[in-house]
Amino acid sequence: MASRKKKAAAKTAGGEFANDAERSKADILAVATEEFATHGLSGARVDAIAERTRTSKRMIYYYFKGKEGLYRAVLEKAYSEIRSLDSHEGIEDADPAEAIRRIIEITFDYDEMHPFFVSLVSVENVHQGKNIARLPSIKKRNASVIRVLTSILERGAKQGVFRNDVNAIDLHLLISAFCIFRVSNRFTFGTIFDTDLSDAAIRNRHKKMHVEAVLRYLEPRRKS
Amino acid sequence: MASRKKKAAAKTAGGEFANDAERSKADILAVATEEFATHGLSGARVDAIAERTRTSKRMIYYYFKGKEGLYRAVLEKAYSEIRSLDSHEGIEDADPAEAIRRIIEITFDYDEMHPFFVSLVSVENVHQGKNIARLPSIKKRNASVIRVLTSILERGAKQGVFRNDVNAIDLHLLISAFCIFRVSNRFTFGTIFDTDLSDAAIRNRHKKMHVEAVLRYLEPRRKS
Amino acid sequence: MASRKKKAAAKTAGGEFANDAERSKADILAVATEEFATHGLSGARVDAIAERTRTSKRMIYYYFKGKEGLYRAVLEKAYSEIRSLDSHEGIEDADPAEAIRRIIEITFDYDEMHPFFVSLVSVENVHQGKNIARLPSIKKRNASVIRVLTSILERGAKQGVFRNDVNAIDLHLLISAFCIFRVSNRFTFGTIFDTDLSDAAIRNRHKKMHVEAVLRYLEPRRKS
Amino acid sequence: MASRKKKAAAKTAGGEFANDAERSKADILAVATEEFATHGLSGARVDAIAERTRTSKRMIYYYFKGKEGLYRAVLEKAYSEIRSLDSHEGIEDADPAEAIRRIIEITFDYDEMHPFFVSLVSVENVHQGKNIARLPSIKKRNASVIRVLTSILERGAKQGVFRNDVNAIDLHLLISAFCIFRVSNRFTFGTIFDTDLSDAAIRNRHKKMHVEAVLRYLEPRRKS
DNA sequence: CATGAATGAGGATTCATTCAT
DNA sequence: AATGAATGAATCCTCATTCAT
Repeated sequence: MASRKKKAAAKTAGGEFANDAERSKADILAVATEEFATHGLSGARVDAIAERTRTSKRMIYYYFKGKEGLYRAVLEKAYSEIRSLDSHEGIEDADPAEAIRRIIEITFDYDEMHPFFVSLVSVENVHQGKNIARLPSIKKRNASVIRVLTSILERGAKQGVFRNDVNAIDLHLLISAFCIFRVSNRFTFGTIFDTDLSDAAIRNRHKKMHVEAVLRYLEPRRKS
Repeated sequence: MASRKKKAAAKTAGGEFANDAERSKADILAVATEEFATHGLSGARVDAIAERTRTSKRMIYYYFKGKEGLYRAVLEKAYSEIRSLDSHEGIEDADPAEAIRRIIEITFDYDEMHPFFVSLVSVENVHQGKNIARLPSIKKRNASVIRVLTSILERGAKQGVFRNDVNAIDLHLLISAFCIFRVSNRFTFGTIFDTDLSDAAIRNRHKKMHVEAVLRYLEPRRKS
Repeated sequence: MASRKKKAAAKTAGGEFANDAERSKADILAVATEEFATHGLSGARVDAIAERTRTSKRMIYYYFKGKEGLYRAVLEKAYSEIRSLDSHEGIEDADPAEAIRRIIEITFDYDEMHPFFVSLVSVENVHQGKNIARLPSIKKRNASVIRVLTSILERGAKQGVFRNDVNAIDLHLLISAFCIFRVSNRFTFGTIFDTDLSDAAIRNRHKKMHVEAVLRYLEPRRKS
Repeated sequence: MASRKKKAAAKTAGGEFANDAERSKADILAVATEEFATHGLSGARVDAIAERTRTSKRMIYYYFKGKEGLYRAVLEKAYSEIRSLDSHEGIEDADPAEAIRRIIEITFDYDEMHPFFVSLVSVENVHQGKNIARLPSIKKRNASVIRVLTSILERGAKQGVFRNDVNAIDLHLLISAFCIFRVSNRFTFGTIFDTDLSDAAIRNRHKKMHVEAVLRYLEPRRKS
């Protein structure tokens, strides 16, 4: 009668944890995300992660095989949590320019609010993207952005409000680069130029600048 | 003539090394740059660096005190090697739009050709810019970009070819973000979107896109 | 009854070790005591200690954090093993002079039989007692000697067999100094004066001399 | 004409340095004495000694062959500086008890004022006196104390003021032990018993106690 | 006599991982 | 599914000493 407590606490209802195992895994992943994001892959310490977890170090090995496995799981989870644009209904139906504006703002805000995710992407790039290459699930997920952008670009071009020589992937790059860079490089940029990129006024000014630059870029080519 | 002080004689006119101390230091720094760029701060191995060097591991400690000291020296050197825009004479005198175009292209090409520098900046950001904060020399060096941009922006506004509400630091961010991101995140971006950002055709297309986006952004605000 | 907590079960009644952890720690401490006593703090080699142990070098760090931690543990254990005078029952009840004689002899014999402890104290003093200052447990333990001496001195004074102007701490110093010095400085003294302080005859002669000096010192002041 | 300065500064007059070499050696020895006394033999750093010296590290090797050679030189110098009792004229002629009192006080004061010497002796004993054994000069020097004590003891016994069963070396031990211990163990003793042995009042009380204990010990044996 | 650069050998410490229970 | 003890293999770092000039 005493050894029933844990199991009894399992939940299945609202998308919560189906059982304790899932809860433990999620706990470990949350801590590990922060650890890898702030110390890098080699800099993260398995001991440090275990200590801040409700479970033990042994569990990390049990669930994730090892440090690398944990890192990959963290990476996968981070990418999987990006709210797909699909979920922002109505974007595709909106006026093309407005749709692009909303996509930029969603991207900008998401990166701003998920610095650990942004850091993790930096970490993975320092390691030449070797781990992400082993996670096929990630590719699929990102296909949707391209699909949405392609459709908007086509509609805009047809309506004559967008130029017709823009590639969706290039556009995504143009959008992402600024949004991610502002977060990923906030420390060096902030230090060198004595500025605080997390300041709300600056953030809004930058968001507006970025939207304007992208939208102007998409305008049809003008004569002369 | 022949008995100059050692320090003064360390480098000959042509930038070559007259003595072994400077040569060894430079050798170590070159190898360490690559090591830190590709493995991160914790992932880099002092042994690995030493092995690829003409000198021994002991020398690394002799010259740089330790791994962190070496990392900071690498960081400092990487930043100090950025060819200052000052050296590209004529930029400030050129037509404002042309001047900006050239600055973007110089930046784009520089980052493209110095992936280790770009990686190093990522590494430093993963570590919250704590090391760069200890290198005051770096701040000064970057001030010149802002000075140049400010002067061009002012001239463009006066001539009526640029809008007059643009901040030089913001503009630098807009320019840098894309140039650096393309290099720093080439691995994850390339993997996810099945594209090779180092491909020459793609590179040129992106460069053109970026120049266009920035220049259009700088155009004076139009009615409606 | 059978399911006691581990820590509680660590030692059996007879002072033997029920589990390996305690056994390993004790093993390491024993070897380290000798190493620190004969080579000093800096001269002691962690490797050397590990080699003479049933466990590995890694375990030293596991249990004691590092060389300094081990040294402090050694110091603490060494001081904690001094057989408290409390355990020599009957001393306080004995005739004052006899009580003092017994205390001197116990001290003399203890130091004589624990040269590593004596050396350790020397080592700690060379390091300005910085480590012992961090071990509050040690102070308490030594308070009992002073308590016992105080009580004997008072009784002796009341009975008129001792002078009444002697401070217990001073007396303890007078007693200890000789006992410890004979052991701690046996090498230089032995070399310089061509004598072997460990020789039984000499030892007994010295013990007798010391007892006599102290007891005579304690005699009431005589006229003229 | 420029390289003459140093040599010109050599002195021969008042027992000072005959030349620069002697000056350098003395400089090194002074620094090394402190370093070895406060850090022990292994804990002392050749670099640290060199840094605090007017000369360079290379000179230490030039003059003393190495760290061990320097340590031995320090040891030898420390012992050689003990002002021989011979120099305190009149002691041997004085009343025996008074002579002993003066010898105790001279010893007590000397140790009190030379804590580095006392520390060095501790260091040497931690190392089993292996180095002092190689310095024959030291033995001779200390023979004089024994000679003086022997003569005083004999005179005292003949006069009937001293017992006649006391060995000079034993007496020297009895005297030295207290004087040296008070200094060598001042850190641990001070910490454990919350007392400051360098306090002037305490120092005088201890000196008086010690003199009294020794003199009473020397008194002729009394009947019953 | 004097100096800064150089270094082999060794020493302390840390890490991811596994084992016994 | 869970835990604390244990560990081999690196990894960073330091030291006394020597060499070239």
